[in-house]
Amino acid sequence: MRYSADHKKQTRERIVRAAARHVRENGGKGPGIADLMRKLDLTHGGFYKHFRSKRQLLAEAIVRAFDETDAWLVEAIGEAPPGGELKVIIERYLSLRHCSNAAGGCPVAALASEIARYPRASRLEVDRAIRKRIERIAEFLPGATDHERERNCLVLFSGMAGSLTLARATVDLASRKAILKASRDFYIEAFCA
Amino acid sequence: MRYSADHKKQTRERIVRAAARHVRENGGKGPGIADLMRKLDLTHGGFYKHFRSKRQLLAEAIVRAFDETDAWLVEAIGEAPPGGELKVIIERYLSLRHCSNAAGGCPVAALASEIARYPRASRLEVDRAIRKRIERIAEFLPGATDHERERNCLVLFSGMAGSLTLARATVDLASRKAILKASRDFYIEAFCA
DNA sequence: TGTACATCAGTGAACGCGCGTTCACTGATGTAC
DNA sequence: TGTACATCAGTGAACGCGCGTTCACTGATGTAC
Repeated sequence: MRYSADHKKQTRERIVRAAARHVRENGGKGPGIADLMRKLDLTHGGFYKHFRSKRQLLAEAIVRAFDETDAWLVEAIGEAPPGGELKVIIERYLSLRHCSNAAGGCPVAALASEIARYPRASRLEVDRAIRKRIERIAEFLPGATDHERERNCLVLFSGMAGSLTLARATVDLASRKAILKASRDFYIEAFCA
Repeated sequence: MRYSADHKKQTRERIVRAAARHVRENGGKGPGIADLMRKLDLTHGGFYKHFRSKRQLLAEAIVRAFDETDAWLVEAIGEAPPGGELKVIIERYLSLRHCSNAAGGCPVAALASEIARYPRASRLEVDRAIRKRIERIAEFLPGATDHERERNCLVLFSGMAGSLTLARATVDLASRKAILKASRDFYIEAFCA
């Protein structure tokens, strides 16, 4: 059947969003195309009317995941009292909520060790996405120069991603909470003092 | 043909070692069995004379990876001047050498985000391996009580794993070095002061 | 206004490939007699 | 000591399944006349 003018765009959008969630939840090479399309009440054949390959979808999904997470962090900044932005960011990033919500959370924490094995082109895009995040958030970090603030921001985010990932790998809920709390306390002490 | 008494044990050992390297280098579900056996000058059929399933091999490979890495860290401790153990550990963990050698390096950094998606049994073993590392190394961390030193140790190792992973994801060598150096400086300042 | 044709998102069968697993077989060495 | 048989690590063909991709087809709506 024929569809309305922006129907196709909407379908494509639904596919990217679903893939961005799935890859963060399940990692690896992303969702199977048949499964993904079935969940959207479509059939697998139609996929190629929207994307050249599964690889292309995956690349777009990861960029989308960064955008979503950055927006979520910027939202936290907006809700923070002046001067308290970084504390709010750390608390949100290292929250149990974020820990339990890999599908909607930070792609660095969800995919870090796998990104290192992506093809060069994807890694370049990830590099760019990370730089964008740093540029948005570094201003709230301590440091005498831009360069120093950016370095601190990198250390903070890579460290938080590591802690969040380890918390997710942990089986026991109490241990998971303990890791999150210990890291929150440490990074707040180190960067918000 | 018939083989000598411990020939079988040696073959099994070679398989586990090769798998432990491969999974850290390439992640995912581990090496293909045919590929793995071919590299050891064997054929894939013989694999099942040593392991019930690929899954069993993977579990053993990861435990092996932890053991190797712990030994490597303990070695660093042995080479350190008294009181300088932690600094040496941080420098070794966040070295460019470790960064470039995922296959022989820490499985937490190499596999972190994937471990969270392993079956429960594997995650329990990883939990145990991490606890073992903490017990070995926490004594060199600052802190008034055992509990405090262990918490600091968790924060340090999860943070370092995150930084190492991010460095590996980065395409540009200079950026990679910059991340490593910034993290080394930060953790040494934070924990060795 | 009505009719014939073009369009194109979506359908679902089919193909090809990788890969984990199974299985009947091999053949050098150890053991029983 | 020599001979027949048992053992079992390793071999390689075959099977089954998942999954990415292709392709001929559908059918409702838009357009040309």
